[in-house]
Amino acid sequence: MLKDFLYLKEKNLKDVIELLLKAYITSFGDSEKNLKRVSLGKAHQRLVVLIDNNPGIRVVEILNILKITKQSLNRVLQDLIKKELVTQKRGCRDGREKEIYLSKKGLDLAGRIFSSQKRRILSAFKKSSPDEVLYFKKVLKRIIE
Amino acid sequence: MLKDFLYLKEKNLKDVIELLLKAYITSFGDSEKNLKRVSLGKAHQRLVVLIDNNPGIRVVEILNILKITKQSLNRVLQDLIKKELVTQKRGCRDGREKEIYLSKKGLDLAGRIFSSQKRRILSAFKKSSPDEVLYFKKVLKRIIE
DNA sequence: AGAAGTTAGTCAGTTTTATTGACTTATATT
DNA sequence: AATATAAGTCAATAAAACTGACTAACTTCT
Repeated sequence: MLKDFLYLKEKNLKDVIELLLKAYITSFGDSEKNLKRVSLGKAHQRLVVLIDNNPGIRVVEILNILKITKQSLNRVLQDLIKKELVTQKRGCRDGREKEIYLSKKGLDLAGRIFSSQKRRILSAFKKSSPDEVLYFKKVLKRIIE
Repeated sequence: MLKDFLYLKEKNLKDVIELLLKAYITSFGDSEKNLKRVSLGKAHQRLVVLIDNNPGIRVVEILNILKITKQSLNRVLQDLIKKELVTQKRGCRDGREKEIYLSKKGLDLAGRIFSSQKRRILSAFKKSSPDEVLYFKKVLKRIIE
């Protein structure tokens, strides 16, 4: 049936582009007040998500994910280090690498920064079945690759 | 069963935050080259998505979605108008309003700008069942509200 | 051991994107 | 007539990202 393939149609793809944009803006916008309270911006927020979720992450990995330059990252990372939110450890496998972690203080801050964003997602999930959430994550991962 | 509620747990919520970030960055990053070719940036891209998908959209609506100021929007919108990618029409219901549309030229450009992004999403959908795509959109919409 | 490659960091200058605050114009509502 | 709303504008500033050039430490390849 042709109807079964409507979800592959142009209009549906465009809709999804708009949905991804809106989901990003609304969910990441939730943290604004909590960020300003500690003089941090959206660039810091994106970085904190990654370090929080991937303890020991390296600079190259961050650059590949955020698709920014080393210089841009360094400015933001130094802000976090100055505020003692982040610690670094020499890589054990490769001495050139530095493993980046959130400090105790950084973990606390992350909890506060992302509380409203997590509340928003939790509320959406509570309205959804476990299967819906599972499929949601599956497709999202396939979009990233 | 406790296991059934794992998807509401802290770790899962954090994962989703990271997935939303990655999905936004990777999918919207696809257009970079095509944007540079016409001297436009990411701010223009976000605006074009909205106008393309919501012909006749008004300024206030855009401001609420993109969560930027009137002044920021105006600079970007004027760029599109100067390049004759966008046309405006006086609102019929309310004379103060202006309805914003993509011109023929703007529609063409949108097609080119978003081709790789659509290809990425299409490829993800082809690996998914109609149900998976349906649930994906459902949950995404619930996150936005 | 030496050359080449990788990872991280830095300096300087520039561009893009978004902000604040003040103010105008046109139209609609009460 | 007074008030509110939608859009637009001027000026100054801040935030976020970029280009290009370069250093330092360490690893891998030959």
